[in-house]
Amino acid sequence: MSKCDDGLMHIGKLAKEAGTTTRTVRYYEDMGLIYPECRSSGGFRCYSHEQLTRLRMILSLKEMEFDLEHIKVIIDKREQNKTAGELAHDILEDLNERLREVEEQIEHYKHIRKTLTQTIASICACLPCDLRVEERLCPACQTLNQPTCQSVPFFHSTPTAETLELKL
Amino acid sequence: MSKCDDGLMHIGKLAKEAGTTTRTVRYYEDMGLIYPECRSSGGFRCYSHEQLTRLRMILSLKEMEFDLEHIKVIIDKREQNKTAGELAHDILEDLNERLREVEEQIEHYKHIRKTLTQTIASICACLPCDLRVEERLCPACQTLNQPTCQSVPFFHSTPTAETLELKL
DNA sequence: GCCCAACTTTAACGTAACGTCAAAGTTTTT
DNA sequence: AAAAACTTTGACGTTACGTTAAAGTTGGGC
Repeated sequence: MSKCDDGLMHIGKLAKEAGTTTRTVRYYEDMGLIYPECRSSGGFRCYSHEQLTRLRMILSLKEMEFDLEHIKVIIDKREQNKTAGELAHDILEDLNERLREVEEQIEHYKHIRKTLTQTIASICACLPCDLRVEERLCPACQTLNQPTCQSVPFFHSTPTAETLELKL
Repeated sequence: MSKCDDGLMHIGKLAKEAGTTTRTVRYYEDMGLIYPECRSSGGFRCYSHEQLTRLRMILSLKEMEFDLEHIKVIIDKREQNKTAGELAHDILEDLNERLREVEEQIEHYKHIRKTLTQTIASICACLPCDLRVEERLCPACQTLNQPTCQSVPFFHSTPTAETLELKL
């Protein structure tokens, strides 16, 4: 008969129910995000269903990729004795800000994708080239002024106009 | 008259020319990515223009968000005494793999964006609610079975079907 | 009551790519 | 020669845990 019979559970069950690990739960405790309802006589953490819900909230916010410090701020807002409407207003600010950040991320990766596809196209033009890389210069490319070998930073040491363009 | 008169430069200038910091250059040296041509009598690192180009290559790859270990592998391929065509073939594999990863990132953030907009819409419905959050249950929402207060994990402790849906 | 498997405890190191001091030495400028 | 500016190595801090490790606790069967 341990303390955990009256609806309480140990950390392993809590973690499994929430779909995470015991390490994560303990780390969140260190960060001040969640605490056990009590400890067993032997020192085991005991959690109620309320803690489970709280943990699920935290994990929901983590899926939106808020950092833990921000998550702490957000869930602490629930304790601020406000009406649901006021609370909703507060939290909407956080969510809208995060939405903007996520949209920036999408644009960021689209930019990288563009750079990558351009680079890939450039390098494809080098596939039929038989020159040794040590020779450092690819006369054909130079003469034709085409986006071939020397446009690719991995082949030649001297930066060209095209090389620099890749960084824009 | 220091050693760096014959076209060599110290770490500060190298970093500035490449648009990065001295700390980064030293870190890259620790990681085996770049080494100075020589040291001054007093121990200062001296770099040639070739090193600058190499650093720029590294930074180009970093803009595509390759990790440093992968960058090391890629730039080391240049020393492998191959033809430009063979080298191009090798590097295209890395770039295409990275392209796939970046596209996954884009989808990942689009998914988060969707979750966020859904959550925002839910919470907006709570704006006119005057109930105190402590009361934990919002009878109106429950009765109407609408995606209002109790669908939002930040308001009520009991997870509902809608709450769980947010995680899908 | 005893034993064993399964679980939990705290502690501590490792991760990636640098930022940020700190204290001491070097180079360059005045 | 002094001062300003730069560089050196070293080491701790960052984020969100994963991964041992050594020792203690619980729960169930006998």
